[in-house]
Amino acid sequence: MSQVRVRFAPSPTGFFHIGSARTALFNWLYARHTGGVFILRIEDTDKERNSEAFLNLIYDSLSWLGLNWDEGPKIGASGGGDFGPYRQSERGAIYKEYVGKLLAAGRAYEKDGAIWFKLFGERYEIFDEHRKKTVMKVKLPPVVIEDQIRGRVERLEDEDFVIVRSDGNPVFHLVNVIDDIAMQVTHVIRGEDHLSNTSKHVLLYEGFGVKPPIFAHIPLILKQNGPGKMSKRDQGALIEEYQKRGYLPEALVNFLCLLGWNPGDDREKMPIADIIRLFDLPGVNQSNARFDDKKLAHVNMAYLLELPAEKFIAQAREFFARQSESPVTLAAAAATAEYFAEVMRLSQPKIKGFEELPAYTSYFFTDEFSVDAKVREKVMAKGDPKARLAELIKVAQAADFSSEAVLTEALKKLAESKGLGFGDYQGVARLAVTGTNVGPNITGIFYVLGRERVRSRLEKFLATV
RNA sequence: GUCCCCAUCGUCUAGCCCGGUUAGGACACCACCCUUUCACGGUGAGAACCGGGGUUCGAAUCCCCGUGGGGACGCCA
Repeated sequence: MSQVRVRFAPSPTGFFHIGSARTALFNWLYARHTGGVFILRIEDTDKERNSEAFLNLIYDSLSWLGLNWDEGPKIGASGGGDFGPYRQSERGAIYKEYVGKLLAAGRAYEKDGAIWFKLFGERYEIFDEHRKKTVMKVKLPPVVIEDQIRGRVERLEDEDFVIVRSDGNPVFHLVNVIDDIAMQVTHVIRGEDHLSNTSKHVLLYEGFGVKPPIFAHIPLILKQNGPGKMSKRDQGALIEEYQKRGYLPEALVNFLCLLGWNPGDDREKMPIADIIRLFDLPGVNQSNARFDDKKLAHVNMAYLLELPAEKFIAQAREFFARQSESPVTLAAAAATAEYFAEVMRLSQPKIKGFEELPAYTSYFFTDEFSVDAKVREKVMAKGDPKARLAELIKVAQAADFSSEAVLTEALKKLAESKGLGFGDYQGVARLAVTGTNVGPNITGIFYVLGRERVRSRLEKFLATV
């Protein structure tokens, strides 16, 4: 058995989006599953639309997702290989050589300054209603594609097609096939949108006298709302965005695996090693999948919950540092490591993603937090909040703030002494100290905030009622 | 318009290949429990085999036709 060689071949003509990421992921998984080679090849033959910024985005996004390539442009820990260069813009000589072979074999010819691939068969002219012109067709049996996911697919390819533009630049179909031959690619795993190109590619392989690789066309990701496939313009489409919003890459990868593939049992959240072990091409679905950000958020939370505290804190700190300046982010940046860690200790079990953090923790970092009017109305309408506040202030003055546990005891004792429950205090205390009705345990908040801030906030609030 | 692919809860899916299940799980939604708010967690509810024909004792499962969805029809990739 020869080694599996797969490639991911993006073109740097736009933002790196979630569909591309999943194609890369499935290629990478297959390489890792089989002990094969994962090649990154940059298809930058479109000089008009290429950009270096988009190219860097491809590198960044793949690296962030943990999809390291064995061969390809050398970036960081990935890259190298004996089949370079891995950017098509640097492979002109190779294409020329291959086109020469086609020309010499009579499989290509020049017309209108371009080079066309020649189909062998009986020729006839016909008027194409849709294109409103007469075209030259060739009588041929349909091309047969044995697809690992779709099964046997037949498609008729009956017109010569351009392989080198009149400006001398080779087109996608040509370079894609040449590179796959030259790089000895064994499996072509790509989106289903390429299925109808595949007949051209198979013909080109034949033209070069080479056996085509194994094809596997994976289903597309459809946009969450509205019709059609996910495109770069759609909400939630960009990998870069998830990175900025603080999603965990391993969560996004796990979620992406579940779009069109499953391990064969009910497991969903699973370590990448297990996914690598179980992933295989026949296990990939045939139908398109709709993107669901709620499920992604759920998976992200599951990963967040089991992230070691030190990592959570470190990543939260980075996340805050990346945010635009605001009273909260500035104060968070200025906070001591100990204080920041304490706030995160309370927050980690509660949030679905880092992006919730600034709003969720604002009152820890600034006294200028906003008070939710609706919550205020609700809390103030119940019982005797004024009296409760006065009692809380007394406790805040006298209580031992040295631990969360003793504070909990103190508040319980207070409630008991008045014949009330803990709940009669926590709501109003939370409102006064945080301005909201959501958050960590109230005594945890007291402890982290410290006596002075708790007392002053309680007093300040009491003065407004 | 032509060609190609696809079709199970709102969504992701198991089951299909090798016909016989109370059609299973997860997300979301709802209710209840836990509880110090909010989450988490637990329990439960509602929710699907696109339609029509075949084949068969029996069809989600096999076949055909519709319909619906998706993709491709560039000297873009």
